[in-house]
Amino acid sequence: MIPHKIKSANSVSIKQSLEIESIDFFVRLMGILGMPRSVGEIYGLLYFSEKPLSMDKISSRLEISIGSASQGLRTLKSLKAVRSTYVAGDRRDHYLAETEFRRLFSTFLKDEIMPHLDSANDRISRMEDSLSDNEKNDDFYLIRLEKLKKLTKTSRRLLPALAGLLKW
Amino acid sequence: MIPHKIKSANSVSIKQSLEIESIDFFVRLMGILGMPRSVGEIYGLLYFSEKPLSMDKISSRLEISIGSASQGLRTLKSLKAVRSTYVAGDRRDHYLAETEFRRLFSTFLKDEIMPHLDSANDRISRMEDSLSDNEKNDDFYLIRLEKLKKLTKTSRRLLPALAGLLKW
DNA sequence: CATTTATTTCAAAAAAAAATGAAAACTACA
DNA sequence: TGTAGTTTTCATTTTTTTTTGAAATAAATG
Repeated sequence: MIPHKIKSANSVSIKQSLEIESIDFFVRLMGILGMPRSVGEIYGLLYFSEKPLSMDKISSRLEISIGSASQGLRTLKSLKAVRSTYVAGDRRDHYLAETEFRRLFSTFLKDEIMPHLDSANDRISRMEDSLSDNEKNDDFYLIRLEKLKKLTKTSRRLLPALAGLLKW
Repeated sequence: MIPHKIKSANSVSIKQSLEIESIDFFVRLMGILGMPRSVGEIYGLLYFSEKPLSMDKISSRLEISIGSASQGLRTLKSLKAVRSTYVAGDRRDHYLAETEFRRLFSTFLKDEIMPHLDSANDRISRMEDSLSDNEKNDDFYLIRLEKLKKLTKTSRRLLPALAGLLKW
């Protein structure tokens, strides 16, 4: 009889290699978006998991603390990147990856980018207020202010459109 | 006679308030792009400066070390966000902000984002290789892989187009 | 070519961000 | 209501990133 240990190690190792690549993938992707490592790890693990996973499964599988798992899941929930689901006979919450990148990206824009664009506009207004009379007649300052306005205006228009173009 | 000090303080304070808002603006904008504070400060200072500034002027004005100024200018140069210019009778390099955001953004994409997309593709290939025979017939895995491919493909197409849409 | 001035480099310090883990706060259910 | 299981919170620790500043390098000047 084949010892249980070896059998298990085998089937796990194939699975793990997909899992590891997935985690790696999302750690980097989330990194570009300024998210901490743990957030990418959790999403990467869930992305290729057919079954919903509980928090303590996530934390033990990734070898991260339950504190990190809890924080990371909160971030992912607020991005609508994971949702929790009911599992019969288990009191714990179980999590699934949301895989519609269009929606994830648009939540990200709304929560993380748009507020910056709003306050950028306030700052531009203050710049206009603080122009001295001399500067008000100086093309150098006027042109530069105009560029900033165009930049924020265009960003505000373009970024949401971008999300719409993501299929799936 | 009006004391020199007061006159000077006055004219400086108007100027400073524009400068401060500009620095604030770009510190945050660069922050979104993952750039350190000092890089935003330097660009923000140069953005509203009619005259090119030397490195030690930058470092003293911003109260940052010459090391930071040197590093920050290097980063900005590599992003083509500043260029140095000749000033007659002064041995030092003098720097000017490049204000075509379209070009800045496209350099940023090329240097900071595209390499990630390249390695993302490698990682997806490895994921395909690591699918077990079972998984190869399992729609769950195939669909999720397909989504990742679409995501990277679309990003690769869309991001450069985005840069093109930025006027100025 | 020696000296002065300007810039870069990089080890160490400081600051900022993220992870940990234990205590507190929930929650289901007996 | 009490208890055991689960999750959140948050002060502390760890890790990572950024800044500093002094030494090394480079470049101009006389």
